[in-house]
Amino acid sequence: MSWNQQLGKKFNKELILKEIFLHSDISRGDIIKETGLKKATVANLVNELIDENLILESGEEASTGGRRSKKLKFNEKAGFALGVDIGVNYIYGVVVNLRGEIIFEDVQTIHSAAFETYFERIISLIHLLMNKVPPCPYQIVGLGMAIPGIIDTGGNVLDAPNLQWKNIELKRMLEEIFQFPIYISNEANAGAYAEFTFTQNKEANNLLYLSVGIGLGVGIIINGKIYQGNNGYSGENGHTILNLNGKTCTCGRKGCWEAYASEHAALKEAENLINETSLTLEQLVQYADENNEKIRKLFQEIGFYIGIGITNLIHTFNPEKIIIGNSMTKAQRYVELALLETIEANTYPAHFETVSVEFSSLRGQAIAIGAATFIIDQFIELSSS
Amino acid sequence: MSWNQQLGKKFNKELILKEIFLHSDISRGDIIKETGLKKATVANLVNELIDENLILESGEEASTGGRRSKKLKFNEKAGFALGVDIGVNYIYGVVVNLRGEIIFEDVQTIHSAAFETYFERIISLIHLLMNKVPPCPYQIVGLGMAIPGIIDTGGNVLDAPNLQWKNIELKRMLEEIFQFPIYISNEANAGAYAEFTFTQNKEANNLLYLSVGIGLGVGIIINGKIYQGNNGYSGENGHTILNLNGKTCTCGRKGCWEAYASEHAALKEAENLINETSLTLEQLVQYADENNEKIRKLFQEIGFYIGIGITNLIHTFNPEKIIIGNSMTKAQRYVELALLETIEANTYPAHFETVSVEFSSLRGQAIAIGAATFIIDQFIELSSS
DNA sequence: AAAACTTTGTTTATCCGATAGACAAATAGA
DNA sequence: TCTATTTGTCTATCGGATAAACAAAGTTTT
Repeated sequence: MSWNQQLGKKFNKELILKEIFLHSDISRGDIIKETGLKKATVANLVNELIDENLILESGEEASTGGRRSKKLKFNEKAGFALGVDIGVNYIYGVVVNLRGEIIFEDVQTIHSAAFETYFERIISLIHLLMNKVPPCPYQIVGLGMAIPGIIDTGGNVLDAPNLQWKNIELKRMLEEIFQFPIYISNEANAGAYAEFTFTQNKEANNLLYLSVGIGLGVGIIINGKIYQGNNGYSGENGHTILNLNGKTCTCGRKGCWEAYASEHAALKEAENLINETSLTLEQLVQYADENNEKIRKLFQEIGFYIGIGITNLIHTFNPEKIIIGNSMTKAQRYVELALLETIEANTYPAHFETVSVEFSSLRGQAIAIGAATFIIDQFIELSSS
Repeated sequence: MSWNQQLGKKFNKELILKEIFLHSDISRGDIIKETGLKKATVANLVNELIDENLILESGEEASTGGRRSKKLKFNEKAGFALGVDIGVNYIYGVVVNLRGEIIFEDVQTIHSAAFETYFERIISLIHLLMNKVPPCPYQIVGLGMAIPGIIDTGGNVLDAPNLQWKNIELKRMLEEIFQFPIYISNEANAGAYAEFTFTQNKEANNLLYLSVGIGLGVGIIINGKIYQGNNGYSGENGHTILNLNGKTCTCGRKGCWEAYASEHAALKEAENLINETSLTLEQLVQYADENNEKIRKLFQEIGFYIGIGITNLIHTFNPEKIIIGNSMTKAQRYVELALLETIEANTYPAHFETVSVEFSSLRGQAIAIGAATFIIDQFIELSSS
């Protein structure tokens, strides 16, 4: 609420740490230029960060006519975080260092099962991950878990329709078993945070991450922070209506975006088109690779609908960047062109020219990494105090 | 960027000033409880604020068993701000005190004219307002102006389609004439800021203001601050598509929200329904008052479409509060029921129960007051430094 | 009415952060 | 080797917050 000197110090220390995180091999002098802090302040705080093992001195820069500067590096091996991405038919877990780089990963397929079975499998995966953490000053700094559903601010899963989970106190249940901090997030928010933190050096402060998987959700980064709304239910854009009286959605209403632009929509439509059942998205992509015109046209349509929804997002948020992730990235080469053409045709030039729309480069790993990143951020805020 | 002691002091001083602004007749002790600051800090900063004429001591509270506490009041008469709301056929100007209360207002009708004519009339209105400012310590703290169009962060009007203004350096032009600070904002943003600041004691940190006038726009408050996107073009929700291949919008595309839910849409539809031309919204309301069933049904439909768009906003933002303002408030009693029923039918209970949807109580004055409020906020941040 | 207690607000001494400027260290070029 | 230059540290000082003593102004108890 109010301010005091300790908070100010913490703020500056974090500022310096972030600077070093983003620009490896930066010198103390560079930090002075970037932050506007004075010599002595930077020297003091840098030395404290070294004492805390959060950064390292790593060799010296070439001289520019005087004493050589020492290079500073973020010590990404000071601790490790666990990230788990719960999918409809898989559990994907990672161990990442403090820079979000994966040092171990494991994926387990799971077929529609009761929550109890799911939970047991999750716990055993976490134990597996814990055993892969190397010795280091801070050990396991925490666990982040991403769920395709609505999560409230207390870490409770209110509704995850595709998993058929309802009202589960997931955070509390995990905290009873594990000693480290735990953060439960929505799948799209985790993806958004990973993209924001680990690509393009955080240049875009207003970023949207479009998770197009079985369902469709949006992760919203505003002013460099995740926006979760009043109770954590924001970004449910899969259920915004863009075609009144259109196709019926799984939610029972008509014309939702998700009913037109999602893996679920693609599979359902494809089953009608080519008269096959229990298709997968991978199969559809393969059919398209084999020049199946019906499937190629289907992907173009999906691209069109994703594009229309994105124009709505652009008119709402005027974002710097929109990143498309989750399973639909597998069909990137068949949806991308239609998608971009649709956006260009439906936005003002002033809007279109200032936004970049890209597919995620982190691919399937984004969500687990993002989940872990929430915990890494919490750790960094706590430790540099 | 970085922090220092002066910034910290400024922050605390502003915190105290806001506390006094929001809770009149608060005592020093109450401020200590609310902010967590310590006795001496509050005493020092309060005395500085008194010296700067920003607050006043106003009598004493009854005793509760010891020395009586002195009541503190925000000195809303320390300075005055000018607010101007540019409409399609009117210019509305106000002089407000630092609390945003109108002490003088003037409205001038203007018929579709070239920008030069508009500009002259605006200048003469501003001179009229300036003459109504009473003598006070800080004089005129600035001018805020709201425009129904797209404004960039430099105060340039990029496009105001209903005024037919394009690429006008409005802020620069006004600064050449007047000496005080000037802030140009979008109409919906101004409305949002007025509602946020002057109603309900700023309890809702995530608030949307829906401006339903000739066109339709949204002002977005996130974490207590106005959100304007990357270049100031956010909230153009009038042109989000909610009915693919539906009605043609003034922007040339099909199915925009604005084509269904705006004064323009209502008038166009009414002309077909009752075979009259050059109708006004006031006339339609009167027809409805006279039990014209066709018009009443039309308003119900408008309410339905506003409601559908609001459900999309709720799924996107999960806001605490949505306030509907601008000219459509005149038809509140005919659109409200259909609107609320549509929202309830199309949202999850978890979403619906945590959002309040209301009509603006500031009515037509909100936009001008909000425009002035941006300037008042700037003044308060500058002065308490 | 005097004494004791309570509440409110001010003053004083101290603490802790940032910071200016002196100083030390390390290097290139003359 | 000497000088200029750059980098990094040390020291004295400044400006905030704050704890604790103090003063002021009331109520309650005796």
